Amino acid sequence: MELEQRTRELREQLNYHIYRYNVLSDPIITDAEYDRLYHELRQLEEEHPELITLDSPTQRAGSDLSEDFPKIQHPVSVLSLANAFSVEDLRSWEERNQRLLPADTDLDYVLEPKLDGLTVVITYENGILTKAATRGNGEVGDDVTANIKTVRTIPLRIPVHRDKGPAPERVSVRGEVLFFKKDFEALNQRQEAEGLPLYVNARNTASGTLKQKDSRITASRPLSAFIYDVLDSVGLKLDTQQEMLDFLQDMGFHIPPQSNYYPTLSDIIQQLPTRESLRDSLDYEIDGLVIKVNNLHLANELGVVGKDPRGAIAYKFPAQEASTKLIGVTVNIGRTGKITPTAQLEPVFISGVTVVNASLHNYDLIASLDIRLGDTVIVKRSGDVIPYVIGPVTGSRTGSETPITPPEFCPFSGDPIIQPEGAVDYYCPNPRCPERVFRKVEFFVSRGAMDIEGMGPQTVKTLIEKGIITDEGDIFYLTPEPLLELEKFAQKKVDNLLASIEAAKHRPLAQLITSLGIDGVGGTIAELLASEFQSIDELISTSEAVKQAAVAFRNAASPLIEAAENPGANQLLADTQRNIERLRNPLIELVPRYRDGQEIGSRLQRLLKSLEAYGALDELVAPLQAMIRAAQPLIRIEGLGPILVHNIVDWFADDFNQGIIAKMKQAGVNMEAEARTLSSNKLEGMTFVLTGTLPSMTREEASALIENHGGKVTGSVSKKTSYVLVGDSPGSKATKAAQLGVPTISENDLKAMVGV
DNA sequence: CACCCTCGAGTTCC
DNA sequence: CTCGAGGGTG
Repeated sequence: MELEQRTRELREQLNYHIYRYNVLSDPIITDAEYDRLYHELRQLEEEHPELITLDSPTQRAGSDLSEDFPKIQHPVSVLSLANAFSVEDLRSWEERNQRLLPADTDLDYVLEPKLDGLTVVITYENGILTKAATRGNGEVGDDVTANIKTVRTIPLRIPVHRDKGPAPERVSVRGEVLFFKKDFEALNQRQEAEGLPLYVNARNTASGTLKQKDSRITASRPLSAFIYDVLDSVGLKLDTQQEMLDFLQDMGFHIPPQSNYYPTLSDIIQQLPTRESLRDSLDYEIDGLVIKVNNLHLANELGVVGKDPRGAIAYKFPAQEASTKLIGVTVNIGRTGKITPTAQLEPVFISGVTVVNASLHNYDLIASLDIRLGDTVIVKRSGDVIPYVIGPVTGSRTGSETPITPPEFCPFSGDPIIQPEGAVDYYCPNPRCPERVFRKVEFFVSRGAMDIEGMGPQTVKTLIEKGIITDEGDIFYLTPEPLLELEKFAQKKVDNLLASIEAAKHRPLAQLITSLGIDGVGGTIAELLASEFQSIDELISTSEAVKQAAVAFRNAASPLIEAAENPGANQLLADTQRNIERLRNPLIELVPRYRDGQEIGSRLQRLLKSLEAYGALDELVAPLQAMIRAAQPLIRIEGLGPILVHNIVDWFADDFNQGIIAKMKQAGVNMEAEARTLSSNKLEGMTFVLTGTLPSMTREEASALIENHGGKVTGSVSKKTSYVLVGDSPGSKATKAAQLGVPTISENDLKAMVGV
């Protein structure tokens, strides 16, 4: 029958996984999945005791023994815990306990985090750490004394503070060895720096670390430990769980944070949601909570079922990690052309949802984790909801897995994929790539951009596919007729959409700039541009001028470039080869050196010097200066560096983009900066520079205040600067102000000037 | 040149 | 939310 079949399956699976875990140290499923299988078997067996067989994993305690270590006999059995997966499970646990105890016995509890680490038993004799062992099979464990002694949070002698003593004659404590999240990350950074494979799972790594033969390796890794239980002792009397924790803390052990007393189970149940929501903010991994009967005598009276004491139970959180198969990798192209690989997974249920897709971030990461197509991979879904692949389970490889490489050609436009010099990511270089165009329009209408409601990705896709629009400019020419033809578009929906488009014509200039999707220009940079330029037209004319000046400069430099490329180029030219490269894209290389007035930066000086040696200086200086002058409106903006200036100029000087702008302008889309209503013009004609942290306002607020009164805020001090507003721990600008004799003022001075 | 900070871009599921 | 890149500063 079916049930019998299922229990057999579960038994076989579990036994195999136990073998993988304990003998091979190479588990192919996560602990959480193991727990699920185990729980299912346990439940079936409880309902149908006739199905229990001798080889059932429920009939023995798990074991982490390996052959390579001497063994230590535990003073008493190291028990595990029964699991609860719901509030009902907890309630029935308490009911059963109440039945076993004399009527009207009051039960109170201690709630502790269930740490996701490795159980160890440590024995102290007369206060000195003498033995440490892994849990093993619960009776006998591996002797890891030398390794445990390297864990800094475990005292070698107790009590740590002498006035808390004396230590009992003998005490064996139980605790959990683990990596703090930040330590585990640091360890992985070290691995990466050394070109070694990354560790996927903190718990398995902690286990491997503790079982190192060479304790120097253990010492080099930042393990930590929490101690939460006194297993056995001579010369110590404890009545409650709480006293036990207090005792451990007094002795100088780190006890699990947030281990608290609650008078009733209901109090604990109330805590569960809070505790679960805090899970991701903790510095260490926990996979649930442990609830213990506080009264140790009662707990003892309750006894043990199988290997689980009745006096405590583990409340397990839904799994955040699961393993599944990587069945494919799809290529995603963003509006900038950036390619991101996405994992296609066999559906897997993690913390409440079924996951089929997960980001793989980039191909570098895939390579460093050595993820291959067909691999069993571990997928994690943290509190932030977004699932990602944390690594492959190399133990379950069959050999048929294939490496994952970036595509050679864009799957949407067929263009060869490029990887810019030194970049991690790959790109489709074609701005007219259909996927990129779609993504661009999708971005254009999205919230934060032009915010056109009723135009989701699917609608955008359909409109483009039907040829109703070809770029974002066409949106403003939409008419009801073709829309009504579309599926699921009735009069009402069309009306709403058109109204929303109409509203989008009146967005502030900054929002329009953001929507254009210029590489590197988001909301913040768009604000900067909008406050410096009165309109899109000004941006275009500046960009055109810069572009022309840059072309003129390159033309002037081209004889030099050609000469340098000539195989017969002389030595002098070869020396200036690198500088010649800079001539190709003068904007990126030279422009930012000019922000502080007319001074020539050192890099430029070097270039000019080498050009002078070649006798080419004269004809280059004028075009260079012309270019700098043309670009001034952009480069004087603090926050814009060479790359952004380049991106902005390129975008606005582009014919195609200008076409889109023209289309939108024609349709009545706002292209002007909103007339700012000034509070006063007390600061008219003055230029301010801010430096340091102001006592009561942010830099933005101060800037706004200045601009509201007709003043200007710039990024750098020059002779033209009227005042330098100096806050706390000012930078070099204060010094510069002193050098140039520019007066400095405080926030209060400013407030006085505008009369606030 | 190395470091720190901020901004932008991309991402999943319901 | 996370990562990478750009910009600024010491």
